[in-house]
Amino acid sequence: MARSPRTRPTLEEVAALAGVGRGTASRVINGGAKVSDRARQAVEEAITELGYVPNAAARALVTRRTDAVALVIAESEERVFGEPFFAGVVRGIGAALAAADRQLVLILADSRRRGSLEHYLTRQHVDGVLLLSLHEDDTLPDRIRGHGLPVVVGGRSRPDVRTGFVDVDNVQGAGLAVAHLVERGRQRIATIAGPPDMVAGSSRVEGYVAGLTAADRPIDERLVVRGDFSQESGARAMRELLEREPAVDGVFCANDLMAAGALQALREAGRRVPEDVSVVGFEDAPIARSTVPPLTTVHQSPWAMGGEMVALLLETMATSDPDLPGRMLPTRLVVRQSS
Amino acid sequence: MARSPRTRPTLEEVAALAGVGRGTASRVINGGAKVSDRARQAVEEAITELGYVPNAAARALVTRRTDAVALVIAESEERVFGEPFFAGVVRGIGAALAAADRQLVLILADSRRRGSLEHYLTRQHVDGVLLLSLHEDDTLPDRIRGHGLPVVVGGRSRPDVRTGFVDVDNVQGAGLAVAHLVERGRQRIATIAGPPDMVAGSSRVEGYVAGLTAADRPIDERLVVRGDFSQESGARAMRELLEREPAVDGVFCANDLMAAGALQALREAGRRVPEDVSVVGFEDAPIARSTVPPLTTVHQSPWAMGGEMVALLLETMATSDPDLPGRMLPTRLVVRQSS
DNA sequence: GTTGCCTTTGGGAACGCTCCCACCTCCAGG
DNA sequence: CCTGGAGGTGGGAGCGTTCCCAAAGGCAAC
Repeated sequence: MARSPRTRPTLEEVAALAGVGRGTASRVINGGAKVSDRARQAVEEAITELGYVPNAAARALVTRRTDAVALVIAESEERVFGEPFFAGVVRGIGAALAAADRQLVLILADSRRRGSLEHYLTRQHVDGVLLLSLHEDDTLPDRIRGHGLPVVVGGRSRPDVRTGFVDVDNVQGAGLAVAHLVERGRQRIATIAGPPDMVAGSSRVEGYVAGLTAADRPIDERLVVRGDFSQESGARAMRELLEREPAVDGVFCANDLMAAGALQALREAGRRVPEDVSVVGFEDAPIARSTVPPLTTVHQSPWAMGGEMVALLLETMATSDPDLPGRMLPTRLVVRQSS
Repeated sequence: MARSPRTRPTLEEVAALAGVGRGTASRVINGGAKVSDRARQAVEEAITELGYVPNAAARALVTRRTDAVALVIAESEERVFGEPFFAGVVRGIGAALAAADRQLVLILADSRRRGSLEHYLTRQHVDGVLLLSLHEDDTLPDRIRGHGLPVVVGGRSRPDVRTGFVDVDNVQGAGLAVAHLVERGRQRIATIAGPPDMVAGSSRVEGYVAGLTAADRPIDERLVVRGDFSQESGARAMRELLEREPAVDGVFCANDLMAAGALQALREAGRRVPEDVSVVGFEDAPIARSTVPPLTTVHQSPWAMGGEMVALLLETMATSDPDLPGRMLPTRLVVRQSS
């Protein structure tokens, strides 16, 4: 089986062993149309006999496709790796790409070497680009598209982007959370929001507002406090909220980490959860299971997001329309004991 | 700058524009030896003028090198991504590979599709393989080497592996921790160990034993308890330890998560840290800064590990000796308030 | 002025594959 | 019996590089 690693067998050798022409052998490996059963079988036997593996370079040279997709992760985001959400997205991408028989070229984009990045991102090397990044100025997607390469962005940099992205439906998710708090009979529903320059920050507030409006509740500016998605900032925001409005009895937090901080601050303030105050998070991160009490939260699936990014990219590549509309991933509420 | 994405310029076109032959243009781009300044300059101008990017496939076809390296992560390890240590290793690998102008092909090895994995891991696709995995049976490295591909494993599957790996020097690190506890005047030094089937489990016990022996302390079997690297198991082990030997006053934990569990159990048992008991962890994970009190721990650098893996792989590729000796990464003690 | 070496150059060949066209065979229909 | 189309096949051309060899040019030594 493991033949001399000297030089790998070529298609020509396979064809010779099978007693057919090179063209026929190629047909068996690819399309497979118009080949007699006898020839097909002979070629297949020769392939296993020789342990033949097609040479990707030769194939790419003639087809002008590499069957490789780049995943670019803005390195400035130290977090990206190590954060369960992004880890999940990467795994989803990996699985979807493997299923489509595509290679995943990982690029940890050092902000310093932006130049060589754009140099690399051409048809010469990959068939498409997946981009993972939270904010960033990011004219990058458009610059890459300028080279004629399809791009799909995971998460949006700005809410007005309409094409070539996959994002969680933050507005819908936040609405779910607020509706749940209303249903629990909460009267003074606050939110601990994220940074306004991130879509996950702004649009979850938007969903909070929409949710309250839908329930015919007034919007009280004093009940909206900003954090930076860290646990510490969540605790700080909660303390601020208690000070501004002691009667607060429901809190929607823009992510689970801030919710964990809020729970901590509430405990320290002597409020019982969920008896006195209901808390809902967003993300359904692993931590949501281990807070005290376990956190009710809006579930989003990173794995699905990765898969959807790949699906959209493959579609863009197939239609050669660089501007397919973006996709919103639905969320659902996971009710635990904090509400 | 962004020319018609119709077809990218070829070397031939660059040469024509520069008014030289294809050979000369190629020489400018690569080795650069024996080219007149005039020709070099003309070619370089033509390259920027045309926005020329060499076609990797054509190059790979003739040189028989792909300049790509595969990073294989055994998917069975759900943890791998999302764990800060591995995230760091991946980032280190990414940086080192980028510096060496190599592409990183990420393979999340689904255990189901092992077959297609081996099919892919040949000279046809990559020049070398980086393998990240904790235990696993793993005859895989040797099978890949059988195809004539250099392999470097991060962490060892078994302690008797001598070549082609990069690992943290667990024995040395554990020794550091124990020496520190001895120095603090601790008399009854226990350890919470990891699973014996993982090198990080067994060799850290080995270092613990060596450390005690070096300090002329006896080994007491009752002071060795096993956990599974989880926080919960650390707490359990600590309770067990307190029961077996209430006089215990020093604990070396095989990782920080278990140390965090131990701290928690000690607090619940009313022991003060570090007054009554000193606790030392291993890893210097982010959590080590946020435990109460902050954890003294053995620092290991995932980033360096990734870099060293790449360095060893590149060396292996250069010498074509498939069996370069493995490398141990030194650790150092970070003293915080738990000891 | 001739010879010979060194530097620099151009371009043919080859890498391993897919695409495509010409061709061969067979069989149904006239 | 001839014709035409469908099914199946072989192999030439070409993808964009690098490698290498032959040759051109320049200059110093004879």
